[in-house]
Amino acid sequence: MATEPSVRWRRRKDSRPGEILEAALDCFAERGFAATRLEDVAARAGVTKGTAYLYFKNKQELFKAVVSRYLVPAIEQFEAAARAPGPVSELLAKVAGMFVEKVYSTPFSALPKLVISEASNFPELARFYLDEVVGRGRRLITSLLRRGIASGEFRKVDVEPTVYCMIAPLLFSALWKHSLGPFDAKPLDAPALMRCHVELLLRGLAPDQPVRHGQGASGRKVRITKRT
Amino acid sequence: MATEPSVRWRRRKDSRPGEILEAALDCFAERGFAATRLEDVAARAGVTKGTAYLYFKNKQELFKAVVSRYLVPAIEQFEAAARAPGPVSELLAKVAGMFVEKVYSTPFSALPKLVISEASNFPELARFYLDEVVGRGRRLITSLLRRGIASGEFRKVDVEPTVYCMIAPLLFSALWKHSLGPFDAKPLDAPALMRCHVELLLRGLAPDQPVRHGQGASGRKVRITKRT
Amino acid sequence: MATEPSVRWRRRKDSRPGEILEAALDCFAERGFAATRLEDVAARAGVTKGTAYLYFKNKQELFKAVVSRYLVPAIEQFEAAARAPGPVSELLAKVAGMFVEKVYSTPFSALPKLVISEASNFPELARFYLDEVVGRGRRLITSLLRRGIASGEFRKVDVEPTVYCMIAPLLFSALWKHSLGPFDAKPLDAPALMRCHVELLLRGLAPDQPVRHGQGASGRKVRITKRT
Amino acid sequence: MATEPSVRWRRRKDSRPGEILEAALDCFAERGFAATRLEDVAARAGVTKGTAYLYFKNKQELFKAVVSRYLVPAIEQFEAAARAPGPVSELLAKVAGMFVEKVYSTPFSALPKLVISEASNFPELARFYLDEVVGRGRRLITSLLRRGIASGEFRKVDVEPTVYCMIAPLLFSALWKHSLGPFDAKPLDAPALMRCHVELLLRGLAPDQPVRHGQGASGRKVRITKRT
DNA sequence: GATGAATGAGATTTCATTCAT
DNA sequence: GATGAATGAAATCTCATTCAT
Repeated sequence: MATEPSVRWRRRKDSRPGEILEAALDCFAERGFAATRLEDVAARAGVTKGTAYLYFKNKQELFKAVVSRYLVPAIEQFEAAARAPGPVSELLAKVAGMFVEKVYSTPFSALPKLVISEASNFPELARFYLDEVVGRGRRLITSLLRRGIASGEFRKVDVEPTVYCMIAPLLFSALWKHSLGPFDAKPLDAPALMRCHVELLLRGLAPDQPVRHGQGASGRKVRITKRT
Repeated sequence: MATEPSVRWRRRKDSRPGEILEAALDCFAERGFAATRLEDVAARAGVTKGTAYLYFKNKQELFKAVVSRYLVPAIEQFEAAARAPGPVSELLAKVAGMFVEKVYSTPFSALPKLVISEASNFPELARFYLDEVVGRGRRLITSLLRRGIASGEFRKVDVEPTVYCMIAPLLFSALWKHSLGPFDAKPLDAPALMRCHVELLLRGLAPDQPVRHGQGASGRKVRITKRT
Repeated sequence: MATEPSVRWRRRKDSRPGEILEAALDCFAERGFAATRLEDVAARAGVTKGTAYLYFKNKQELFKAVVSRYLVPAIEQFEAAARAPGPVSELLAKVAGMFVEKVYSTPFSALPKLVISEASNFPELARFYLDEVVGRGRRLITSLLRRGIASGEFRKVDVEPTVYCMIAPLLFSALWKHSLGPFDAKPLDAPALMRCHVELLLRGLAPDQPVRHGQGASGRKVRITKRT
Repeated sequence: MATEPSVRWRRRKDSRPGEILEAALDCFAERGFAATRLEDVAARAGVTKGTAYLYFKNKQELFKAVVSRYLVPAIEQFEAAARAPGPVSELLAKVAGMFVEKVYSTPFSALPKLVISEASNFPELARFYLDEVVGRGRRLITSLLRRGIASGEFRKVDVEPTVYCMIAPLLFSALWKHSLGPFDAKPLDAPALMRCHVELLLRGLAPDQPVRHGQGASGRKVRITKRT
């Protein structure tokens, strides 16, 4: 009878939380947590304010839901990719490429800015992000780096700071996109940035003495190799 | 003498704006623009709400004053340092060291986070920062890089993305300090990060095939290798 | 039936703006624009501060809404009345009577004081009032006066200043009611004032030489005297 | 020596209160009581905020001082003028002329608007004005009217409302000047208004039937006279 | 007397959150 | 489940008033 929810309506209902999360991601990304009005989120999701409260206890919970909803799947993809066998140098290029494709080019790219902006206001969120994203991301890169060192692809470096050097340009691209990038005359070419970064990195990590007679602190070794 | 207008008062008046700016920098850094209450800033500066309004028209103006007050002098120091003669590779190390000392270790390190967080809410600020800081910073690094390439210290690289790769770890350190850093178990060792970054960079930028007898900083030696 | 959206609520929503406008008219009339607190208006309308903002963007808009809401209908009534046929002298008496009944005796009588008080602070409002009320009112009286002159009821007078003389006592009564009247020992007898005014006016406007057979509505007594 | 107040300075000091009052009159007239900032008054008087407080306890007292300072002398002039002998009709014209010259054309013309606007917020002021200005003004006009009736210049009219009819156009001119007048396309011609008003009034007050055998309530004397 | 820096009460305005329907 | 009218806490900002100099 009349009260029986139609199929279409049911599907709607099931997808509501996702629609709201998506709208919230966009809004938070554009204006930050505080400057985002719940009414805007609701409007963008095509519902009314009250409806958002049916699915999320309050604005903070919505914010946390946005972050956790989108980050974990993303990081998992990278973990899977990094588990692939083969030379680490190729994996690095692949991870950087994935980053452009799966993060930089998507709405998820807003998350780093969001988390950085609001970490001190949301300690709980900061800790969540630290554990679930940063921690896992660091472990991922760390293990790649170690693998490369162990295999002789890389020289022996101070792992911890190197990891940050490896991540920084990726992070930079995502932050730039959601802050000053839109105001800059020349758009950032993220793929070029990644290629450049990987190139610098591989050269920077290359073992000192790939040839027998090589010496000196800095790498001045013969390289026949060439990269594309 | 008699007409001298009350030293203590005048001093206060003269120093008030600076005191308020300093307090504001701290508050904005901690909580972001929106979450900072003017009353908090005032209290931290040791005055009352109303007093802040004697010196700054409103919260936005105060925010912009904070950013412009502290950024321009900072960037100027770097420009001066980069003008020094000598091998670029040494200058890079010096600049990175200066960054730790003059930015990372001071309250100014909060500015990048602030600007990134609020750029989309303050287009005017974004443009100011883009012109006065990013633009100048980019030019600075670009010229160093070109100098190094010209002198043969560095190989020929794609300048633009390389510049971002050079800046990213510095930016990262400042952002980390004011976002997740405080929540992380192990504190970031910024000097180590800088050393590692410079090392990676110099190796990454080193010309291919540095023939044996060439040495010295500049090195304009034969290069067999080639890059695409 | 079921879908009928809660009569009580909808009724409230529909009637809210009117209730708030009414309360605002009273408050503004009593204390003027600046001295009226939005909270007072809301309280008098039986709602809270926030609710007023659901219906009116801000205090100024509320003020303008009050003025425009009440004035236009009032002036229209007068225009309709003035269109009636017959001797102008009778119409004048009728208009004066209407003024007492429809303006002086109602809350609308506060509007002239309000507009006069705030005109210089609200140029937009001043212009609106000038166009929609004063202009139409002037035209209305002007046309009556011209009709009377054309028909021979009135002598030829300088129309423009005469119009102001005709309006002034009406305005006076409304202003008095909302300013000094309440403090005066003897209350103003508005109907008597109107009668007196109309009488003076008709006599003052009577043609100089009302020839014996003259008829016309007004003074029908012989007058030898004459004035320049 | 240096601390000895110079003559010029002493004169300054003596005239300060008057300068402040004058500035206050202008400011209050322009913006009303609430919207006038004490700082504006002080600035216009060429002093600083604090100085105003040396002469006036607070803003309300300043306001009251403005009103009382300027009104009493004004009304006294009119009283003196009305004491002159001769036909009342001529006195009326004279009083109207004086009004244009001594009130309408001066800053004092702002006072009626001010008092009307703020009467309900300043009961004390309202009472003062009622006693010192309105009461005396009414008595003045009343006595003129009575004199005219007694002398046979005027017919017997209902004195009280007639008095208001006599005052209304004068008041109107002053209010108009400080409210809508500045926004109106065509400026008000106050002298013409006064002439028109007096003319209407004298005709309106003229005794009926100045024929010899006068009868009825009204004027009972022959009038061949005519007025200029 | 004069100054003007400082204060803080109070008003406007916004918006997260609730809840009757 | 969904709505959106209503609330009221909290933030921004103004300005009359004070008072050390």
